[in-house]
Amino acid sequence: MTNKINLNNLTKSEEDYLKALFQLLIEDDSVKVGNNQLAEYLKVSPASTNNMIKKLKAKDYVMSEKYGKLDLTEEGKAIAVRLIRKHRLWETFLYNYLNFTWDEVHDVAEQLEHIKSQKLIDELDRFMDFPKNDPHGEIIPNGDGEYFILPRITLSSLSEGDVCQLVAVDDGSVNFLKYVSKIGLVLSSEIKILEIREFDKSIRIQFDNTVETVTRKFADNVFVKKVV
Amino acid sequence: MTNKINLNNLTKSEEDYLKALFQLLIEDDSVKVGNNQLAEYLKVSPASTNNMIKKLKAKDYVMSEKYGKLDLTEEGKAIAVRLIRKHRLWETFLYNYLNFTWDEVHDVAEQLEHIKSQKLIDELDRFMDFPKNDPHGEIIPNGDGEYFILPRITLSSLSEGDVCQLVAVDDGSVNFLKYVSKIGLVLSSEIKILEIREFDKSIRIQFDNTVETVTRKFADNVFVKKVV
DNA sequence: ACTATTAATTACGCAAAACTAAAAAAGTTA
DNA sequence: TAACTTTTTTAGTTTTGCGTAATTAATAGT
Repeated sequence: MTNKINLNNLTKSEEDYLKALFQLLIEDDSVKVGNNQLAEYLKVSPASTNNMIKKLKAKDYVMSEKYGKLDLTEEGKAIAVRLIRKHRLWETFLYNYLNFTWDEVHDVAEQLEHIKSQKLIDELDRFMDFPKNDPHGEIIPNGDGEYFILPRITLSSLSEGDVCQLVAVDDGSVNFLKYVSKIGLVLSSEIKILEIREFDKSIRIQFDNTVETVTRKFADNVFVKKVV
Repeated sequence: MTNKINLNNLTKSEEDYLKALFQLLIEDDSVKVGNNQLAEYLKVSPASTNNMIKKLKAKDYVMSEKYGKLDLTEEGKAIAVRLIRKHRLWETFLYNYLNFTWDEVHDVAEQLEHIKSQKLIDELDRFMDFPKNDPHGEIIPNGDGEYFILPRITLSSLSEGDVCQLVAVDDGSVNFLKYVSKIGLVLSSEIKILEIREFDKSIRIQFDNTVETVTRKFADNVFVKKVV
């Protein structure tokens, strides 16, 4: 039990890079992550990324061979997971206690996740009675740094007649989240696939007493579990 | 009503300087604040301070003539008061909801006060039902940026036989706060001055069922209102 | 296998915010 | 008033994180 993780002492920037790399790595296991993807994801130049990766390699949070693809060390992963935990706990707090809407929580949580205080996050977790999911349905990593990924099916992968329940939405776009709220979808909504139009892959769905037509792109960002 | 304050767009550093200058200016109206005092207060070099003051003057938050003393513009003051409001609201939250102790709240609030979100602070205020005082007894400025200063008397200014009630403590030192807690003093404690020892100005006080001897320096940091 | 393209890297420069050391102005005192 | 002290300011560096432009390595296409 030697590894007391090198708690903190990271700059905001270093944290951002580690978290981003983690997100890219888990997004699709099979696809390798290179300097350029990371740069594009963070909206900085490849040179900046290269620089930062060099630093993170020196600190043993990132592994990669010269001109090779990127990977995180165990410690790098642990830091990223702790950041995601903080982010999702703050989102939950903002949503459940401070009247923030689905689409407002992300930006503020992005700031709050960099606050350095172990006690703060432990107590926030306790205060909210150890929530399991954030407002978008994502699982909140526990204090031991365990990161669970549920195998996910998108609304777009279902067939006509299927019935499903909304378990999570991608939180990448504010406009998407606003749209989801606007039509009245919430977590746990039961959704029936009425029709899939071959022409443009748009989908007619029914939930509560509403019928809506959504695009394929929209349905790709909606995660569900099948009911029927 | 033209002045919609230039909300935010300040770096953490700029905010720190404005807040520090404000604190120094209100600490003692009569004493002028110079470059060196500000530098010492912030524990940076006079050159750094001079640099930053130059920048803040260009942005019209600070006024001063070359080789002259420092002052804040109305806008500079407004920003400082908003920071103090945020700081004290966060301290209150940490203390009342997250089991932080008196001496633990300051450092974390120091980070949290720089989070940029008007809604966050408004909602936090509402969530706590618009608290009037922070855990150290300090008045929390309201959303309109009004800053109230109560005329204060220190424990050290009283005479033998006086009875008073603790209204606030200086939150500048963690060790001091720990000490206050340790001997059992809390806000509203009723304190009786038993004896003032001329030799070293130390003071024997009684509160609850405790008798303690405290130094002059200690008593300077304890703010009270007289009861008898 | 040779060229074209893409990706990674290096070599600069810039801005913010800190520093040290030295110069200049202001204030104090004999 | 001259000399000394204190305070403010300037000058020159350092660190961190970003940028552009040019270079080098890896990958693909024919």
